[in-house]
Amino acid sequence: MPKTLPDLDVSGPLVSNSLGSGALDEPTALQIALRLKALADPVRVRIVSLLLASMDVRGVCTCDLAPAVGLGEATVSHHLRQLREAGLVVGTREGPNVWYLARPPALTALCRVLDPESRP
Amino acid sequence: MPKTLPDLDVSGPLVSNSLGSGALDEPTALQIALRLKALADPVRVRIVSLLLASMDVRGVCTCDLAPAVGLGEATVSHHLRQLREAGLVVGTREGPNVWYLARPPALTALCRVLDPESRP
DNA sequence: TAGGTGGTTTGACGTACGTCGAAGCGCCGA
DNA sequence: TCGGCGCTTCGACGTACGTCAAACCACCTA
Repeated sequence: MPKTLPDLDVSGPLVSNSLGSGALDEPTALQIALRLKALADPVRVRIVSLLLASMDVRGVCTCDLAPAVGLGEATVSHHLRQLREAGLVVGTREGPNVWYLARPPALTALCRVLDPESRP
Repeated sequence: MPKTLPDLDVSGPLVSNSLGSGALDEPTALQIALRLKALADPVRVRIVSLLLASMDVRGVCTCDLAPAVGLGEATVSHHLRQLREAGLVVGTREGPNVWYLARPPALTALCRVLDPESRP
């Protein structure tokens, strides 16, 4: 019932049973919801999609992402931060650039929890 | 770049490739994001979890859900509306009560799109 | 027809969020 | 040491969101 969600570190691996295997307690639901929230924006969905689809193993930098989604670099940097803090993306500085890569295991873990068909 | 998201009907089945199979176009990303947003709240995660875990085939009514999540009926009704509009839940009126059921296929479809390991 | 119970809608309040421009920082090459 | 480029942070703006109380509606029973 906190209308202001506690700010928690959700960058680590998500540990939870599937949604279907018994009612979730509040903290666990929060863990899941915070990660979903990080992805619940069309721009961020596109960014992750772009990162996953990128052929470049280094990753993609902000300055390439910005025009790809049609937004300013400041805004894209903001979105990347959300994704990073949810563990869905990693950025590594190399010289003047920061290369971003998606973290498929984080996505997969989230799905494992969401999918009622997944049996642990 | 509309800061105000268009309100779209996302109650139908989600049709999209996996996030990993090529960069998503804007409308598709919006479709995905809207459904994620419907679930990106700790209370709604718990509600879906409760519905999935419920043994009762009829479903669960608002008046039972409200105390279970520690909120008023009005608020729970609001959350159920979001979930219903995203196709994640269905409610059927039976006499004075409305029985809510989760829709596992909707969750599974969302996962199929999210999971980079899922191959279409 | 009147009353009651379960649900939803409405209106209001405070907070969070997405966006931008501008300012600030990190790292490089003259 | 100085520009300059890439990226992030800051401040501000408008909008959306979660919550509640109160009003309203649907259905049942008497």
